[in-house]
Amino acid sequence: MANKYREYQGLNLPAMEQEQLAQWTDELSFEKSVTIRDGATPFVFYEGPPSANGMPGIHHVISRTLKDLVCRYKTMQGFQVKRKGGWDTHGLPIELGVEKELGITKEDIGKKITVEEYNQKCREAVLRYKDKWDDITRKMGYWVDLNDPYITFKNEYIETLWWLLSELYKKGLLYESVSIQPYSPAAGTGLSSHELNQPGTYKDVKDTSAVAMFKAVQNDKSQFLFDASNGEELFYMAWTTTPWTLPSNLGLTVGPNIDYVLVKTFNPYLHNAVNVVLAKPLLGKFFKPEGENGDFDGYTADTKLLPWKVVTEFKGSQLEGLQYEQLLPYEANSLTAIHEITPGAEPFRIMADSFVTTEDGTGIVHTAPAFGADDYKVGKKYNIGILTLVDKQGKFLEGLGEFSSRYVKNYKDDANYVDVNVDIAVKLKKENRAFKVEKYEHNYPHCWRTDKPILYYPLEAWFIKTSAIKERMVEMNKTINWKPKSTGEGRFGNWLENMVDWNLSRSRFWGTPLPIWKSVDSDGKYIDEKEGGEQICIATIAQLNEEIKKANEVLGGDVNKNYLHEGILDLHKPYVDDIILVSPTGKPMKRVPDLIDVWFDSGAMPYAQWGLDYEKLKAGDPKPFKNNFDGAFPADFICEGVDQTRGWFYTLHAIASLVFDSVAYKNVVSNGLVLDKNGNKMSKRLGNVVDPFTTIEKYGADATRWYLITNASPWDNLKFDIEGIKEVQRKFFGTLYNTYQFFGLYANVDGFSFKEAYVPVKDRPEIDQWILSSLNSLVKKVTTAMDDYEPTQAGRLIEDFVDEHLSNWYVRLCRRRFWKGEYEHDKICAYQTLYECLETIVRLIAPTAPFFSDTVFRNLNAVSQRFTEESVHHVLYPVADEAVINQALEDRMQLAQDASSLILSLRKKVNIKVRQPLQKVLIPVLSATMKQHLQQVEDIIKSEVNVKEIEYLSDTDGFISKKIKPNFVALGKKLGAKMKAVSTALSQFGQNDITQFEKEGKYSLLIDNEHVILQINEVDISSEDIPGWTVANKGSLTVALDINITPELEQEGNAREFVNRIQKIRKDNNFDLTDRVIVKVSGAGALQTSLTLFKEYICAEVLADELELEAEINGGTDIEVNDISFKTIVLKKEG
RNA sequence: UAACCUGUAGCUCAAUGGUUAGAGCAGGAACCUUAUACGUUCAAGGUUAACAGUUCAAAUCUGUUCAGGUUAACCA
Repeated sequence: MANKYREYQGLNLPAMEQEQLAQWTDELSFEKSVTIRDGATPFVFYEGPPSANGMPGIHHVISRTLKDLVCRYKTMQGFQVKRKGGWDTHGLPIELGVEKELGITKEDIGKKITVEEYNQKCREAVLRYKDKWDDITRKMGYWVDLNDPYITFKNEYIETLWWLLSELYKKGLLYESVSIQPYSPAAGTGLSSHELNQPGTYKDVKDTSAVAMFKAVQNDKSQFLFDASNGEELFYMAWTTTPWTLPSNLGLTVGPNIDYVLVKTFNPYLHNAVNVVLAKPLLGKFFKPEGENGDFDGYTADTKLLPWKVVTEFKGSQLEGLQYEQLLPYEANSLTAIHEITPGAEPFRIMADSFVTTEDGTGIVHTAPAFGADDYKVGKKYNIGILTLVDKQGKFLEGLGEFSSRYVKNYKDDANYVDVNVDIAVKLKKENRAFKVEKYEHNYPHCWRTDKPILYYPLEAWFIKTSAIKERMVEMNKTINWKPKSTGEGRFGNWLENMVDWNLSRSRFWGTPLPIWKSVDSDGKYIDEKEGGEQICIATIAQLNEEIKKANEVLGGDVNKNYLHEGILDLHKPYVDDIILVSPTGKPMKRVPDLIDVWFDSGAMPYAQWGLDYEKLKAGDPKPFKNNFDGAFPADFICEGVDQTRGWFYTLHAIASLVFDSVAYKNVVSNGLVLDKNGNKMSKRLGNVVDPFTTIEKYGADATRWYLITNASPWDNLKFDIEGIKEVQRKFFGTLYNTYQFFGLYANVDGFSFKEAYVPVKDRPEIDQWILSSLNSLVKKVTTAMDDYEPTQAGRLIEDFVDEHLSNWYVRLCRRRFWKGEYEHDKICAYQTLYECLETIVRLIAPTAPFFSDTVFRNLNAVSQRFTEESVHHVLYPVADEAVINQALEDRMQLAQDASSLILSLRKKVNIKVRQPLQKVLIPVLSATMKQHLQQVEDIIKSEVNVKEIEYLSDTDGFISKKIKPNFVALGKKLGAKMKAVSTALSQFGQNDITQFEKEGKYSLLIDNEHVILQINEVDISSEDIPGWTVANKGSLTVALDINITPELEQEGNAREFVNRIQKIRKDNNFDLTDRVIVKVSGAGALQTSLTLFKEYICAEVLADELELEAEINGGTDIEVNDISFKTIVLKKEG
């Protein structure tokens, strides 16, 4: 137990933090903060795993500060908050990093380097910067369990993923299907969206585009069109920039609400009369206004201006279901061929869907389901079948006449390549099937490796049928508390509404393998389920090992010979791919080549971080995870960047909903980005990345954390400016530190250790009651904000309190109480009050400023021993004492602060120093209550502004001029439209009108010949002027200052000036606070009267035993008081 | 292209639909201080991104546009 409060030479946050950090490590403070809550209600937190193959940045500090402060806060509220760390270790960035390091590309894998070696490299690379991450975690004060993190590449982790996948498989929610994906025929591989988003992949290119004419079939449904065309043949016009997709056309899509027209005109190439259908808003793209209702009879091949006329108009929905003749019929795309692929398909029909726009083209979309995701979707809905008449090399199949086997784009850099798209367009022209053919420049994606245009192509992929439980996911999302709300309702909510099945498949090497084995034929090709293929989804390592043995027994030979003894030791490629299993009917099975989306890894962390419990599994427990899982699902709280909305936030939600019909988290905070101070995104390229290590070393973690939290709401983007941290350091921590230093300085002198009995608040001076009332109000407000996950509000409230109330009002007004007088009642009250404020503040800020708060807490507690806990992070969060809150008192003090500030501003205006006492202040009072309130704080105002008396003016004195204005809130609802007239009427009120209104309590106005009765509480009356005086006002408070300086006042002022000079000398000579002195003065001249008159006062102030006026002194200091110069000597009395 | 977020003083942020749009910082001027860190006061700084609408009343609500950002990508 210390008997002195620790004092510092100056505020050095980084040094303080290092010391505190060492202490935490020694004492295992974090571990204790968890264990001391054993048996308490758990507050469940999930750590979103970062990837440790890159350096941590300042943007990681903000989300981790948020996580940390919530966890610390909840711990202080008595919850037990376990925090298991984790690492995300799979994924493309890791692969790309390794490839860069080794100078290889994906094609080299399996050639220059084995998959085994490659994956070994990845495994080594993933935790490359783990040390740096651990370091920043410690230095920023993020309390998370780093000793036992979950790691997504570990077998136990992957095994849990497998088990989850097998559950989905059992429920029929995991299925294989084609999906239309970006595909590079030149590279022979599918591309991920990430690869498609590499810079430079989208290029402006010129392609042959064609407006094709699809001939309408006449039947009952289309009769209305044929009626309009007088029975002539008519065509639906559709535009494409990829004519090679036309042979695969199976439908046309229109917008149901778009207006379409049937136009009579001529074919611009063949010059025969035609009737065409297109969207009305796009008429202008094809027809000139001058040609409307032009000369049809006189039209010849040489006529430049195409005559046209609208024959009829209708909605897109009227076209739905109409049929047309196939555009380019061949053997390969015959109805028979279509039915072979999709039995029962009904192609060549018009469909309606909202994706159609009238931005360009014709408003009728040529639909080839194989080559567009939208096409595929709408085609499936209408069951028009699917044709993939292009192979994986990018060339047409056989059976397409003159186009057979031709490349649809120049994928081989063939110098003699003839563009098949042009030939198709020419053919259409000749056959009266093209209305317009032209080169069209557009932005089209290219393969980043081969620079060749990609195409959208149907590829096999494994999906999770999230759409099956869409409604349930939407419903459960509504129970989640999102911060900010809009992310949950807007971004996430809309995402759920438009949810499509989750494409799990990834063609990679380093990741979680999909545990599905399919039977293969003698060539090693997978057998489709329709052709009697079998498949199995493995759930656990044990099951796999059993199946390995079984396959060996059934199939014999060398099958799985390397895995028979110890079973499988690593669940990654290439080992899993070695393994051959056996189907129920005795056929060999091979694993499908896919890895799964890394987002599944992290989305499964609530379960996989613990791993499977084999006993529970055997017992058939629906949640067979290790015991730590119990009570740790779902999470109470998670927090990550807003970029995780469709990432981790989604996958957590999806897996929990699918497998357990539960939410995965109850509260989620999504924080915004950290931008540089100019609002640009931080990137290595721009060199504007802020290194969190230097920032923390230089300014301290607490200042950084406090800045990040209080500067802007966490979900707003933050423009990071180091100046902001400096300001926080100076203003907030500086002020708090000074308050502590001030307290320590005097408490050490007086030996205050809180050993006296707690003085009941009601027995303390009013100013103590006031600061304690404010303190408790603060506790209440801060708790509300923290409970609402609004740390920014909480922080700002605390800042205001520390700065405005505690430091600049309470301490300033009370300074004397700490250094004057004996150690008795009033002084003890002051110490107890200030101590309580400091102690409460450090507990309030502990979640956000963990270092500084703990240091100060320990310094205080070392002397007082008020808490048995050794750290502020182990004590409970303050709870407001309602009995101490006195709103009226707080209001009064506000009045005193306002009045003082007004009076000081008047002093400034007339240039009279505060040290010069003045006689009187005039304050007009509008009611007895107002007068009473002011009287209660009169002494404070008087001493603060150095004025002898306050005179209250009531309206009976006839001194005040009053103003009246409507109380808009109260009157607005009552009056509505008459508001303006009433406002005008009130502004014209004279003093007599106001007096009458006040006397009667109501007033009748004639507005638009109607009587309107106003009540006195529906208007605001204020005094803004005292005729003949200089006044200042704020709200309803007005003050006037008597600026007459009488000789007496002047002498007192001189005395105070003199005291000030002596104090400065004391300070310059480094005298102790308690040193007694003797003061000698010579040549005081005109000041002599003052010094004699106020001798007692001066001596008391400067702790002088003697004040001697001498004719002549040797040496001494030259000083000046109000233009009078003289000499003085201040001597310390020894002993 | 869409969904979502943001736009207020030179900068960072406030302002339950209610009438002089406020703080802090920076820059200018002065004052105060036995906490030497600050603080107080004054002056200056605004078409609340733009336009339209709703309303007695709009920074706030509704549209449209512009700019910045995030995410996702279907361009026929």
